[in-house]
Amino acid sequence: MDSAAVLAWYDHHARELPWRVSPADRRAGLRPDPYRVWLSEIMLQQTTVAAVKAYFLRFTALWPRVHDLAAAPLDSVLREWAGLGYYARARNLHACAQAVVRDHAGIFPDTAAGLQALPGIGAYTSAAIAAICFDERVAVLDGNLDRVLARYYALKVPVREAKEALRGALQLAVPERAGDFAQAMMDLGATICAPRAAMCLVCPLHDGCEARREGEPTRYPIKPQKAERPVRRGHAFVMQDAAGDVYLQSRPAKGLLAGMTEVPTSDWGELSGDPAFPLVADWRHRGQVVHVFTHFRLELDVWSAVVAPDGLETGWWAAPEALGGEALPTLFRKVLAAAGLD
DNA sequence: AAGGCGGGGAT
DNA sequence: ATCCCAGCCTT
Repeated sequence: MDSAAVLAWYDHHARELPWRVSPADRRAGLRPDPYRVWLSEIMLQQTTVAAVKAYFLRFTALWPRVHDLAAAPLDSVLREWAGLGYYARARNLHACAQAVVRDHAGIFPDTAAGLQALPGIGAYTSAAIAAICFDERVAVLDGNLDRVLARYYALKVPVREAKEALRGALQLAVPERAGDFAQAMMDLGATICAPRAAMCLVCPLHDGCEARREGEPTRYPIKPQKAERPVRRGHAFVMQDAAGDVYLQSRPAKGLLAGMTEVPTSDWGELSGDPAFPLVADWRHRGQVVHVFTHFRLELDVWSAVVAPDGLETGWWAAPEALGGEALPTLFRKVLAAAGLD
């Protein structure tokens, strides 16, 4: 693989991103801040650049250094993470910051192996940080690279079955500018070798690409069978007291939306059944909310009522104007919106 | 090795 | 409606 061609392309077409040091600045000796690179990489796990930008700017404004993030309450981190999804990342982010401060004097490890021992940092993220920050010559293999390499080699099996073979092939191509190469390959996958379109005419890997030679590059990567998404149904209960404050509670510490804020709901099952209201009140049906998770589709009927707050003691009451500061996942923001709030 | 785990942008 | 994103962790 012609890594020199990839780097030459990157020198002219690198995306400008808030956490990135441009190839020109990098050549001039400027080094990325491992804290900012780490934070961006965690946020970017299974998440698009467009979705991450605002969160990254907010986090770095609130917590400019790892020490600041480590000292923050977990609740604050979850609140700021709300809406970004995959909330285990936020818990691991906080735990990782504390581990770096506690066990590494606030300095991130400078090798992929050292980084991968930290919470929330796996094979991809450890390699990415080590390459980008320290130019460790390690293969950085993410979803973009899966696609680029599957096409380059016209891989006839799903990527998951050939992951280590791809890693080995990529490892042989990693040049001295390991960080720029990693970012170049990801930019290539994001802008040239995109999922539904391959702009082969302007691709620096044009010459060696087997899928291009075959003539139908978007045939790759070969996808495994997709499991169909089941539907779950239930009811959500939005309760306000006489002052208009809304009843909220915390979700369990493990599982879906762990530790995030919610309004009470029924169990979610194949059938919703009749609503079992938590209190006697004049309940009004406020419509239905549909929310799609990775592994199921959820349909919640939304009910609202003004209630006397007796017997509700596990949660708390929040003023409608204060809902923006709660750790509410998007699902429950939809529920509140259906009830005329948020 | 397989499945749980969010949400949104692009098509 | 479908795909898939700078994946990790648990079982």
